[in-house]
Amino acid sequence: MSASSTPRALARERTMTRIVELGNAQLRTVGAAGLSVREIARGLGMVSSAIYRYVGSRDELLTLLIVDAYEDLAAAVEERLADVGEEPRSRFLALGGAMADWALAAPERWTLLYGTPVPGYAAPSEATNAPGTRVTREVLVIAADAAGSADGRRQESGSPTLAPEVVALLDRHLAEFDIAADAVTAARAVTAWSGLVGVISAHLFGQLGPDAVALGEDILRPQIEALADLIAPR
Amino acid sequence: MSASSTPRALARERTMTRIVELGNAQLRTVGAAGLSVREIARGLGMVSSAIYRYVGSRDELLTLLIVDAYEDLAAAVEERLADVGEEPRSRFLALGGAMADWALAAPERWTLLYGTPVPGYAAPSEATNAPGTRVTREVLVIAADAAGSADGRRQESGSPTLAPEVVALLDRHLAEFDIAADAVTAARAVTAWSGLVGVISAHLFGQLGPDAVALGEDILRPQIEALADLIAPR
DNA sequence: CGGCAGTCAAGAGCACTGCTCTCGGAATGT
DNA sequence: ACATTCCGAGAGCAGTGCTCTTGACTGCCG
Repeated sequence: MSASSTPRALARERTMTRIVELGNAQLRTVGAAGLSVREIARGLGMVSSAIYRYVGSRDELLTLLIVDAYEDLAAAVEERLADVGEEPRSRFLALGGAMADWALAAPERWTLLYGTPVPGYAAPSEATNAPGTRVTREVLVIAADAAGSADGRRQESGSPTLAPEVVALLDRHLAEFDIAADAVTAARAVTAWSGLVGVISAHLFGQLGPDAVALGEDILRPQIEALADLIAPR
Repeated sequence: MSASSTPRALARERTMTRIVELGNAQLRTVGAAGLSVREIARGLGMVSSAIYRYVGSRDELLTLLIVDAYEDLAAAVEERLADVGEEPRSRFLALGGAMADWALAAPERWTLLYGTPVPGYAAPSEATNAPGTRVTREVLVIAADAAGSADGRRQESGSPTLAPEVVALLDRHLAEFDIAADAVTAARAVTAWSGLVGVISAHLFGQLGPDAVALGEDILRPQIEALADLIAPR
């Protein structure tokens, strides 16, 4: 990528990763809205204005951390998926489990990705789209596999009627991801993915009550299994 | 509630509701993290310090707005449910539709409830629990109804095994809500509810891509139907 | 009716934020 | 060796949440 690597560029690279580290640490302690570029400058031992040589703005720092988190999450999921067989259902369970584990280990980073978008800030899609869709793509692949290997029983069981624009949108994304599947399958995959995010977020944000949080993933696993029924019934 | 209603208390009440109005307006324009008590003071035509006679702190303002939003949402859902019959599936669809409509109409308020918890702030559960669980309760009731009226086909189809502590927790909540249902049904209800929140949030936060947002509720409806399959298959 | 307590708004001020501008010194490429 | 580019420091602006003090106004009780 950056091949030149003059000492200056190297030093820059180092402080950039240092900034991401400090940012993640800050995320852990004060959360996204509490992010302070001044505080990061202090952590680097420089004065507040100097940090702007590196990040430019608070939003830019946010983007940095978001991309970093997306990539970390996607890597965790893909690593887990590499260790599991081809059976669609178990792949979905593995994916869901990996997401849940990652989220529980780094709640604030999860929050950064799937929580409230920081107000007044829109992640530049050109930077975040690619890493952000890696997991979604996996879900679509799994759903397509499951639909392909299934006898027709699910199709009959009740496909909701999709509006034509929705079909068009889903088909467009399928083509973009280079996945062969019908729109109904894709729609269920999207639901399974959104549901996964919802279930994990609800747990993480404590919306199921404080005692549910204590149970940890015991309460998450059966929910992930239920969502798996949407695309890959046992 | 407040029966005395001396002119002084009345004036106070009025400015309190005025504060909530201004807060919601501010939510609409700048979002939760952009909430400024000074700005509200300006809206009231008073100086920044005077507002603290009424709200005490930024967190207190937040709590005020959260409770207000919870109650508004629950009212909207219950109103919609009053117009629909007893059939569980259609009740779930109505509930989901009402939530989606409410969320689309007031995205920032939805965000306040189901988005990232504002960092450094934990909603005092004694104030938010009651209004916050009204919708959840409805979902549990619907699921219990559906399970009661179903022939056993769903039970066989695949109940995930629940950890004993999870069963205990669910039973406790069922008792608290005064609902007769088994833990497996309750678990599916929780999944349906979390999934609902996830699907709506994903759409609202634009995590399905910008073009999906444009489609509005056309893309939400089939997903809500898919989630309905979890507790009340057609 | 008079005075006293409670209530409220105002003003000044503290510590913090993001961000900009300018200025010197140091490393870099020619 | 020179010019350019880069980087850190410092000062400063406008905004934030929040506190403390001061002065005015209200309602109640003797």
